[in-house]
Amino acid sequence: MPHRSSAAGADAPPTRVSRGSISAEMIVEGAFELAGRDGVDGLSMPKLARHLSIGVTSIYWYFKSKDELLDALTAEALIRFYAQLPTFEELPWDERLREHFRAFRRVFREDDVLCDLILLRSGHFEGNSLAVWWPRFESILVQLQDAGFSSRAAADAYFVLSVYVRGAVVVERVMTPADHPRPSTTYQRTSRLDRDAYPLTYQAALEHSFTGVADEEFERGLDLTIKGLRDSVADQD
Amino acid sequence: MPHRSSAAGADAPPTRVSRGSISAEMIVEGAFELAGRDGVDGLSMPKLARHLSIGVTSIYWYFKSKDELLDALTAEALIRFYAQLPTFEELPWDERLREHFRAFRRVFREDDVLCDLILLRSGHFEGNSLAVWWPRFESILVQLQDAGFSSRAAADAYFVLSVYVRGAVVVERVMTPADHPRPSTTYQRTSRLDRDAYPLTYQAALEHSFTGVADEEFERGLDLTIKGLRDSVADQD
DNA sequence: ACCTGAACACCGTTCAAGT
DNA sequence: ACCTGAACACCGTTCAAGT
Repeated sequence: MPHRSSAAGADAPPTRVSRGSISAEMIVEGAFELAGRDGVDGLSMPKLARHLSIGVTSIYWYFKSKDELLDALTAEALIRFYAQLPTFEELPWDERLREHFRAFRRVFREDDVLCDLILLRSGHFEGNSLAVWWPRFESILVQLQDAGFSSRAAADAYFVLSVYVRGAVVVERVMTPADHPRPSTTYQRTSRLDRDAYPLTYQAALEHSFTGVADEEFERGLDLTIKGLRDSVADQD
Repeated sequence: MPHRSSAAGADAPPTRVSRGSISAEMIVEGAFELAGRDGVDGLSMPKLARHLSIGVTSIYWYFKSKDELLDALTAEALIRFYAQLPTFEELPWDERLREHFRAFRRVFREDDVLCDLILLRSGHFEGNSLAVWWPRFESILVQLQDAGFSSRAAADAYFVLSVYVRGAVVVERVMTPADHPRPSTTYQRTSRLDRDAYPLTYQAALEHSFTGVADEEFERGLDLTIKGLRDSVADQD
């Protein structure tokens, strides 16, 4: 039976955190720690409060809702993402795009929290979050236009690759849940596949991952798209 | 004050649904109705039970968990998806791929429930779910190999486009939440963008959607990739 | 076999305080 | 101003029944 707060006696004064000892940054940091352990989906307000040894409701003084906290996490995730992404400024435009988007994929594959926050969470990016992206984008646009791309073609080039890579990352993330290892190979998928009715599909199942986003397939897709860009700029001359 | 179950008197005999009147199909159908109204995220077991006028726990006789129910919904979603997707068998391979993936995107854009279940939900597809996809895939592979693609190049061709289109759909779905209309145009994004520091980015913001997945951008990305495929098969001859 | 309510541990959020 | 527990409406799931 729980004792009432009005009960007499001074047993176990509930430890109360001192006045200025909580901050938005501290909550965000704790949330990243927790999300790293339990996943973004496993993040809850009570668990976060326990992790930080503060009252659950204290969080609500700094963030009006869980959604607003996740907005702050996403903004921070973008910063951490671009901090891990080299610039490749010394490379020619085609190699630079390849390395840029290779690294883009690698960072997201290595950090599910960044992936879930930036690529999978619904909702616009808040305010200035994308500002960390602008210098990268600008620098690549400059180089592409120097290489002969029109203003529109340069942005198009960036976006085709960006959408392709985001697709590859998301498909892999969604198709390979936590309990499975990374492979995403054919597994026993072929077992139920009717070999006689679908011989080419059967053959493809032996050679491919069936998702199109294993390393070699990703590389070939990247190659094909960049080659297309190379040809398109050559045509224009 | 709630009355105890042991209270005397036969007031309001709790209507109990008759013996064989529930089925897995009926639950799945009700779940689609509810998800259509409240979104996949808004689907809950109590709400579903209320919608079907049955007890919450009755659902658990047909599906061991909510996750298992969602697996069944996803399998059904794949069937409904391919039922809406024309085959385009009469077209030459390049036009067929374009129309196939245009329709692919259109169907997902028109039905958020299918999009959320098939493209965004984590976890492998269960058992034979992908069987509805095999004949489409097989038929396209046949045509591509007839057109001169190798076994691997044919599957690669399908997968690059597939990953690109899934990327485009997911990015749009994730960037444009329910309360916003469809546009995904520049909005006031440019307002905070420093025009002097990032002139090309500023220019791109005026011309592009900033996500790379608006209609015209998607079409140009599709064109570029298909042109790359056309060239790659021409090179091989 | 099929269907059910009560109960449990959890969640996000609000409120009315305490300091 | 900052921090808090109690309380509320909700959720997924289990259990011990009823028919």
